[in-house]
Amino acid sequence: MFSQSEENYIKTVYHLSIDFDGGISTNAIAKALETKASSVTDMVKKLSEKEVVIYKKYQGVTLTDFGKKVAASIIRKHRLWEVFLVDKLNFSWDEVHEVAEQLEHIKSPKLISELDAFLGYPKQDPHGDPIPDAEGNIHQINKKLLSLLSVGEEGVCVGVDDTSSEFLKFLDKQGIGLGNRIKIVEIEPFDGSFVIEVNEKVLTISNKIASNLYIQKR
Amino acid sequence: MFSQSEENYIKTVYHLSIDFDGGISTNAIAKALETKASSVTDMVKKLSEKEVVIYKKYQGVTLTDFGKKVAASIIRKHRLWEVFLVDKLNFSWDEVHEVAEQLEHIKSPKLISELDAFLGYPKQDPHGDPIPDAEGNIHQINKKLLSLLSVGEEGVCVGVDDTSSEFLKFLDKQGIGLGNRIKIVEIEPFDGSFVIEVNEKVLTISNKIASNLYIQKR
DNA sequence: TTTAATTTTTAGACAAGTCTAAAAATTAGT
DNA sequence: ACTAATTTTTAGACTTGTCTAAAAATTAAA
Ligand SMILES: [Mn+2]
Ligand SMILES: [Mn+2]
Ligand SMILES: [Mn+2]
Ligand SMILES: [Mn+2]
Repeated sequence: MFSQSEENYIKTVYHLSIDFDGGISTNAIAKALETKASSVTDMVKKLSEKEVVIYKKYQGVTLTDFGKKVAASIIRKHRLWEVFLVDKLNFSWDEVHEVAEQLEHIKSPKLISELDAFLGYPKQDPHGDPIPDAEGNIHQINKKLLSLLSVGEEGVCVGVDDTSSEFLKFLDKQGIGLGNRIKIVEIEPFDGSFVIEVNEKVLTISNKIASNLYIQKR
Repeated sequence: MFSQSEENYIKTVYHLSIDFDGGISTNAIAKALETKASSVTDMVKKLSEKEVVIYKKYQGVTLTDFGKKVAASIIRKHRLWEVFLVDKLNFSWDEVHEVAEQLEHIKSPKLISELDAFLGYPKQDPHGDPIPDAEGNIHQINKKLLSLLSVGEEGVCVGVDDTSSEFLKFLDKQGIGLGNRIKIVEIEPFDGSFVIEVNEKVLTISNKIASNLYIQKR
């Protein structure tokens, strides 16, 4: 149906569309895929032929409903494989992404439905991101960036925004992980850093760290 | 290191080398890969540059020691994935091959060593074929084609030569599977067909079937 | 051993995906 | 509103892997 390269473009447009509404620029796609804008223009024309995106010159691209379904199915595979790697093959959450980038392109409906069942129909991947269902529906859980909470508020860490290996390893080092209960002890007005309590310990994290942690209250 | 296409050529040369010694012809490779001999010539030149095969014009190709190691590692992945699909994901032995053809190209040493451990270090794949170890050594078990046995001989079915879906489904239908004890009751001289006893039942199979079943004696 | 058939290689073309450099369009600055 | 900076597209080229058609080499047949 779609080549590996086409799938990567579709997925990227989907991800970029989440925190920006309106057409996604060829430049933005190029930066995300570490390629050149001219290559993106070519590909985007092809995807528009295939009715995956809507594209008008100089206007950026948006996914069609069909395109969104395709994107969801690729992301579903990516996240199911990430769960497999962590739950069954002893990968840590900072090691799974690049392997999942390869595995997400394997074509076999049976493989994915059986994998889903084998994993016990997980709802989130190792980074707390929702796993689309077989129809492409994505159920976002209710969560807030830690950086938006006030002193005294508390909740459970349910996700990360940045999923880079560096950030995840940093969290491991600090002893912060999904499922941990976190309470805001103090917010430093000068640099916006947070003093939090997690796992019986009190520690200070920069505002940048706080803006990459998702908390679910109550 | 090697592209998907290069890996497919390497694997094919390896497989063709098993039942033929001497250089493998470009035509033979072309037929196996369902491509054209001219394409094979091009690829074989490239692989020879990369020291994977030895190639002299009109002489066919043979794998170097390095090439054999590469082939073994691809086959190792293919067969481990086949075990995974059957043992963990409810695939039947006739469904695994095409998915394994895709999975064998995933690049991640950790993935394969962990998968191997997760599966309990299997020695054979679902078709009875040996799984190369991490160093590329292949331990062939002692087996004989059923068609080479005589009346009265018996043993355990440990493998199949043809792994096509049609043949495997046929065996399922007849109730013949790996691990079954099979005894030669009679051999029909006219057409070489075999009357065998398997699972308390007596049945007749053609010589062609008998030449695709591997038996381990005692 | 000469000719005929077959196999293998070469030459040239094509599709997919990418790149660089230049042109065109848009956006920003004054 | 005009010019300058930036973004986006086009044009042309390159790589990988493939194909067809023709030439060359090998093998088989007479
Ligand atoms: Mn990921
Ligand atoms: Mn993830
Ligand atoms: Mn197979
Ligand atoms: Mn097999």
